[in-house]
Amino acid sequence: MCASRSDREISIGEFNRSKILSAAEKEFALHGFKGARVQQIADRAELPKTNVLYYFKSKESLYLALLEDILRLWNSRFDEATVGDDPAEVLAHYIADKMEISRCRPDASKMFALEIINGAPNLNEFFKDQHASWMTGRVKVIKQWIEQGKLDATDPHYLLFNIWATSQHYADFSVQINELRGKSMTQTDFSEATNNLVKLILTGCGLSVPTEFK
Amino acid sequence: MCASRSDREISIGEFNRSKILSAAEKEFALHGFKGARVQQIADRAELPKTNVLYYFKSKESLYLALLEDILRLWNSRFDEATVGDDPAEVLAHYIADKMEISRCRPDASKMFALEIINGAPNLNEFFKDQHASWMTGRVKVIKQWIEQGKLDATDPHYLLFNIWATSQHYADFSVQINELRGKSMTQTDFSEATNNLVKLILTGCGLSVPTEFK
DNA sequence: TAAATACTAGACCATATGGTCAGCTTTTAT
DNA sequence: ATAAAAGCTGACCATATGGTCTAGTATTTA
Repeated sequence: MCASRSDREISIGEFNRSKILSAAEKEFALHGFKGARVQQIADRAELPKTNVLYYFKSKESLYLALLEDILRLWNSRFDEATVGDDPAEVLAHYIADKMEISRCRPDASKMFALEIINGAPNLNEFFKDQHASWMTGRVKVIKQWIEQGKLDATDPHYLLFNIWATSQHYADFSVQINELRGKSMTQTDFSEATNNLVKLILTGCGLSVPTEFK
Repeated sequence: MCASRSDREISIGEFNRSKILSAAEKEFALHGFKGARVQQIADRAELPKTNVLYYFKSKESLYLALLEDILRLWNSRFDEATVGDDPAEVLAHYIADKMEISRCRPDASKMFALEIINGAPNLNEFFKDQHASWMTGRVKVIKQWIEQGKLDATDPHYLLFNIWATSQHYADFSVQINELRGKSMTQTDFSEATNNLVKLILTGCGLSVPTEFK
């Protein structure tokens, strides 16, 4: 049936660790840290509970390992963009990247959402500082674009919040979306939704949509 | 200090019930159904745990009572809009209504978000059907607006998802937003964010922004 | 003002939960 | 081949949790 370890490729440890991580991501995405049960993570990974605690000291350390992994997902091309770049290109790709994460890693997105709704008790100061300085840098670039008349005047914070909100919505609220559409989102649907979103955000900023998103 | 019962106005029962509901909303918004603890709800309501279970049969019935309450929040003027109405007016007010809920009832919004992320296990078929038929009706109106050339061609589903996503984000992700802005959102900030959002969505649909949102 | 009802709360209970431990088996390196 | 390292897991434990029961105290109603 599903995942199997083709001998000698990776160690048993690595194989089990990844089974556990993936099962845990699912459970934490469904129930949050407090609500998730080690036993259910074990069941999903098809391992005895003791085995889970053998690989990860505690429920908390498992959660933190996942969270760290997830935070790395957020790196994108936008991080290095400068005034010289074309805002339409940069923002369109940023939106597309975010949508791709919602499509491929919905549970990661949900886990992060739960962590934030929870009050972000496990995001350490290092991450917060890093995130805040990323924000400052990106806000600066967007402001420069505005000064150069490349972009309509708008609050860069709200612009970024809107991008995050709309793209993550497709992961976090997939249950509602599927219910209301009467069918689940295919890759084609995602691509259509991405173009739709790019058009909305870019038009709303006075930018024209790059042809590859039409 | 805080809430007190000015004698004879309401019964002790009503007073305690509302203290419990409000404490529970906070706890469920933070930790979800499985993660929330009856003892912590009781502590927050400043009542013994037994007292909570006296007013509400079980943790589940307390949760359901709240959820039912929250679903009623979603009623809005948009529900009755028809082709004859001005889409710019209707949508702008709809967005503003949603933002107002995020500002005034952030915990309700978070609880709903958690319920959906959870897979909506407590939303019964009646609600789902009702919600689905609401959607069908609204989609129809939006399509008619498009046919009449009042609105750019766009998928009505995505339009509504985008409105929900962006407005609810201000409640659900308030922790992140406050962290990144370095300060929490005042009523004035909300009003600014609302106008910003109205501009984005309406412009993105080819509508012009009603003066009251400028 | 007495009966009825609503409310309070400590003691208690069965079960669920995260986690430990000790002894076992399998895998890996020499 | 063999010893060391890595992996496995059933039995067990302390604590937390949702919930009950009972014996009372306020409050309301007739």
